[in-house]
Amino acid sequence: MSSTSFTDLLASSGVDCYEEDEDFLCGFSPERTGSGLPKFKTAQPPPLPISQSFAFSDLLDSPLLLSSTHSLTSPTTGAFPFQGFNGTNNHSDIPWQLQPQTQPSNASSALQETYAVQDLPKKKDPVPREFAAHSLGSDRQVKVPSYMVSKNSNDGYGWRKYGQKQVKKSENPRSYFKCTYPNCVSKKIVETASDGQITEIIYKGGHNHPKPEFTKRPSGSASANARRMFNPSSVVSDTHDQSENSSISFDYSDLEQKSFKSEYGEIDEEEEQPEMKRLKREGE
DNA sequence: AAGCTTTGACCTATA
DNA sequence: TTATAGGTCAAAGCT
Repeated sequence: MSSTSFTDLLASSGVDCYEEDEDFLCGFSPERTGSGLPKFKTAQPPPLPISQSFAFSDLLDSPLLLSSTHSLTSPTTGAFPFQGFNGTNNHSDIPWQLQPQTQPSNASSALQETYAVQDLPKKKDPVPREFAAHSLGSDRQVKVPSYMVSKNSNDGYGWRKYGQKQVKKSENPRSYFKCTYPNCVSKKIVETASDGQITEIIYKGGHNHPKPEFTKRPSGSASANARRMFNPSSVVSDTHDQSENSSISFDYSDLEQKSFKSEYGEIDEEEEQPEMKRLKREGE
């Protein structure tokens, strides 16, 4: 099967938003449909056995994630936003790794890829099936690796949980979050395993506003929010499964990209498993 | 007091 | 048309 690193995907797809936080659109201008939604075509990414990893801390500072081959450096500044936890690009410091397996043939039109994530610290894969190859349909849903999503609200955006449900397709309950920003319709669905690990994160819609300067929810609630979060384990980005098997179509909208970026940015280095569990317990 | 989480019920889409 | 699953609403309680 084919999978691509999440970052790689973003990078290759022209999502270079990691460079500028305010640029939530990431300059990504996929062709849009009449509804204003970007549409991506399906392509057939060739297998690309590349492993890459990035640091959470970097994610914090960087609106986007790292990228692999072509996006290690900012296209505009040439600076690499991602560095190791200690300012070095040491892969060993990273708790997880992305294993890109596919490569977009066309960065602008073909975003189709899936990313496989390996949770180094964890031996088990909470997100096996999702992890596999997913195709992003045209519904602008994006599945993000859990490790890329740290706290619910620490991604810089404010999220309010509006529901939780146990779905059949997955043994883990899903939590539904809405962006608290006025008029923002961005939502995210977080699937959490019984052990507190986030097994899957799905972003729906994009933020129609710049990422707040982190002052979104300084209140106790916010902290409570932060307390309960998660642990990077695996992530998947994808939406709807297209009818194709080998080709995955990643339907990102600029909004999604923005979301990605922000979400990734929310990752904290302190979000380790144990930590997360502890926090979660506290939250409970 | 404000904002957030929880949770069961309700609504809608799909098979 | 009906059953089931997924998603959302909204009241109550909590921080």
